[in-house]
Amino acid sequence: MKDLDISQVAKRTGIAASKLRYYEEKGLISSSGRRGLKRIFDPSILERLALINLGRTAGFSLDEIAGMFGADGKPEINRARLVSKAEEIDEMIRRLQVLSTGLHHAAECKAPSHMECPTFRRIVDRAASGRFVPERGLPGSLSP
Amino acid sequence: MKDLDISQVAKRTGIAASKLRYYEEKGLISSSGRRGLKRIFDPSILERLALINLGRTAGFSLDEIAGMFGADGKPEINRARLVSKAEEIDEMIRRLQVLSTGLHHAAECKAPSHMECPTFRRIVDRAASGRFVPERGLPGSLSP
DNA sequence: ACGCAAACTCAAGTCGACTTGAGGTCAAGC
DNA sequence: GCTTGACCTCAAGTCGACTTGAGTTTGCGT
Repeated sequence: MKDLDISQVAKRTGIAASKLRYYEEKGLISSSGRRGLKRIFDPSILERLALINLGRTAGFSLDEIAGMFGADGKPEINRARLVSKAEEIDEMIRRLQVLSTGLHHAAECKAPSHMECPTFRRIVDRAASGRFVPERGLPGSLSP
Repeated sequence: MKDLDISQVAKRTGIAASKLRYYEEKGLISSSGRRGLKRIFDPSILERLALINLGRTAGFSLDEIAGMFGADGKPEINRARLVSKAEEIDEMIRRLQVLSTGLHHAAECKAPSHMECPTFRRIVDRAASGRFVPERGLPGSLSP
């Protein structure tokens, strides 16, 4: 496979070139070199970007993502850290399942207001319980 | 149950008072009245806020959330819209499950670099496939 | 009755994540 | 060998989601 220039990467991933430069500046990705001024990328960048997108979808900040996959191959990643990230994600999955159930129900339920529907309330209560401690980088700070 | 003042709501939900005022201004919540200048809230605000937090966790913008639960009880919610939201969430759950699996594996795998591990690559490929169409309000625009 | 911690308002500031714009450079096709 | 348009850099701008600060008002505990 051949190296890619920034516009190829942009085309194949749907990520704007400006965003790719920004990610590089932030240390999330790196170009494998330059042809003159122009960045050239190894095709493996595509997987990396898929991973980054995945992480963003999961609500991680760019800094956190950079931390998960040690910027370049070199440092051993902290295994415990990865596991705890995975557990955060599992928790989020649980919450999202509740939300999905809630929305599906809301779409079907005939109660005049959703909050008047006992089923919906039960769902929300379940969601609300287990005190809400938001993930890193997500909003909803649990202040003093 | 008694009405709550803003500090009670803040205490019970962990949401800063400033954020509650901001949410009110944005139409996500409303106070049931005032005692003098001070807002008073119906206890049902707690469920509402739980729902809002849930929606935020799922990556929805405040405007979208406001749209999901018609600001006040009045308008019939568009059922189809709810279902499509639910489906977006289901899709996100699927992606998160992949991410979780990937992280768990990465924590255990002994390959020098994660990308050199075939299992991890397979996981990432699965994640990357099914072209990436980001959710509303989430980053990663799929431009021309 | 009164004093003050707590609320209020409104403008401005911050932060993350990008985008946009101005001005410069150069690889590649004609 | 000369355009020319894709890339480049770097500074500044934008947007959503809040927070902070300054100045004002007031419910309520003693």
